[in-house]
Amino acid sequence: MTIQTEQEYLAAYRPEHYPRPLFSVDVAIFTLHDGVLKILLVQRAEHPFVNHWALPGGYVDLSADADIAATARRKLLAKTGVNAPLLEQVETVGNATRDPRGWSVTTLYMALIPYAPTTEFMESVVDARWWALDELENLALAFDHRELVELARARLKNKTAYTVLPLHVLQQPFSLSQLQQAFELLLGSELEKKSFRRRILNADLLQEVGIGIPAGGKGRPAALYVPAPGSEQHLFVRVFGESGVE
Amino acid sequence: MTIQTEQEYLAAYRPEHYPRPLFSVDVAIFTLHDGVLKILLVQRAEHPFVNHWALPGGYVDLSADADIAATARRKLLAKTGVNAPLLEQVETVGNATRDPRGWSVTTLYMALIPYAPTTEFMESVVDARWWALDELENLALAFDHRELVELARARLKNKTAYTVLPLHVLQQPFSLSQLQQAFELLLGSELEKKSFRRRILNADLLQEVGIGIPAGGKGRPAALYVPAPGSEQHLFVRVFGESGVE
DNA sequence: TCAATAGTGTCTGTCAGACACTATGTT
DNA sequence: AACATAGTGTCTGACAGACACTATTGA
Repeated sequence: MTIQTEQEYLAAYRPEHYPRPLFSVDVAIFTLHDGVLKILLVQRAEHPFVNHWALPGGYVDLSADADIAATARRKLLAKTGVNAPLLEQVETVGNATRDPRGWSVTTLYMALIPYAPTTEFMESVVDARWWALDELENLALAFDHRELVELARARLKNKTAYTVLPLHVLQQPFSLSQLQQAFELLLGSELEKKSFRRRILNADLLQEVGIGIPAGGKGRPAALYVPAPGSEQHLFVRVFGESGVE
Repeated sequence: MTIQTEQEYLAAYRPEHYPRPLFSVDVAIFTLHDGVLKILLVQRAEHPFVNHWALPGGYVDLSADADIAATARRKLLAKTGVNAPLLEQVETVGNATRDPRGWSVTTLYMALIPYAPTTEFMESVVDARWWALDELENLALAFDHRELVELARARLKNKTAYTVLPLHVLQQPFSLSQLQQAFELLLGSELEKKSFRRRILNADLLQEVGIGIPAGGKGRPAALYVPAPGSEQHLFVRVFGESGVE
């Protein structure tokens, strides 16, 4: 072969000549409901793993998706109707055995959404439903999705210890108690009330928007808050709970 | 089409029928030398971006690599001769524009190795060399590798604030001053001596193995250490330096 | 008045920052 | 002795944990 310019090389390039892995994007969508952490799974209609429950996900649409985050957003929108949630890349898993069709790579994203806005929409999506994480124990998930769920769950827990991730699972406005409950559920352990309030309030992350009793609540009305602009990327220099980040 | 079993489906499956992105693995290999942080780049021999400097990386060998970490390890071994270093997945970047050949995805790994053991080996690798990170400013890197380098650099910095990552760039045994210098170079800022020593020693991460003057050193001989078993995954509950983790 | 929830006062312990100090080697 | 580097003593401030306490609502 003679020396080529890059243009000549590209003109002659035939991607299909090179064997390469399957590539997909999967999304672990979490929410809080009835006091438990839930994840959205879809029931597969096709081989492989027909009828098994799986994370929403699929292949990149080469003509429609600008990047892999767009693929993840598209999958999320299709299943939940939610458009601009917290969406974050977790990890990429690729090996020869995870998909019976051959060498396969998936990039796992995790999304957090408040429960209610999606509920009505969800009714019509017959092949999708929320599962409490505990319910998954006896459920056979497709592919290696059980491990993917665990990866996302672990990330969620870790980041809850030093960020304000849990803000994203709440409907606004919310009380500090509701926020604390969200932290506790994502963290999987209880927090001391005073410490929690001190930490959040001192960090100047919230805007008070009034006082009220959140739907169905009892007792003294609480101050209600919305996140202050830019607060979502706040990082604490000290970690919540004893220790044990990833 | 009639209803199939999964076996029939798999037998009839032709992966090449589905358009999908290119997939590669790239590795940002860091070390410390002459008091600066360096990264290993290779000069491309082929299109696209011939002669440009790039991160070591390439395609998955579907028959030889068990998973994507194996691909990363293989690339690292080929360029440095180092076998079992710290190797950690950083992030996956995929979009329509990063590779002129089309939609392309790469999973970025980062590796840390001590300088010396690789030096002799490196002499013979004519297409690879260490670059101080500052030198990269005026260098045109292939693809989006400049951004990938920045991603890896940022991860390195963040994790240095709450782990003992810098252990992996030192030859053993090392003094606390050397360890502190490693932390400072990866962190990009200076640390207070007493705080540093207290933090490291109280965490019980090191085994003292004697006293000596590290090669070429002056002044009072220092206690020398090696990492205690399992110390590598230690996590501090409080972050180093003012704040500013990712 | 009681149950239920919101919110506070305050002590303690841990640990990073600052910085002045002492210790031990070489030339 | 002068230097260079290793290593310490000790005060301070930030902040999480613990826990008892007070406040405000509805039934």
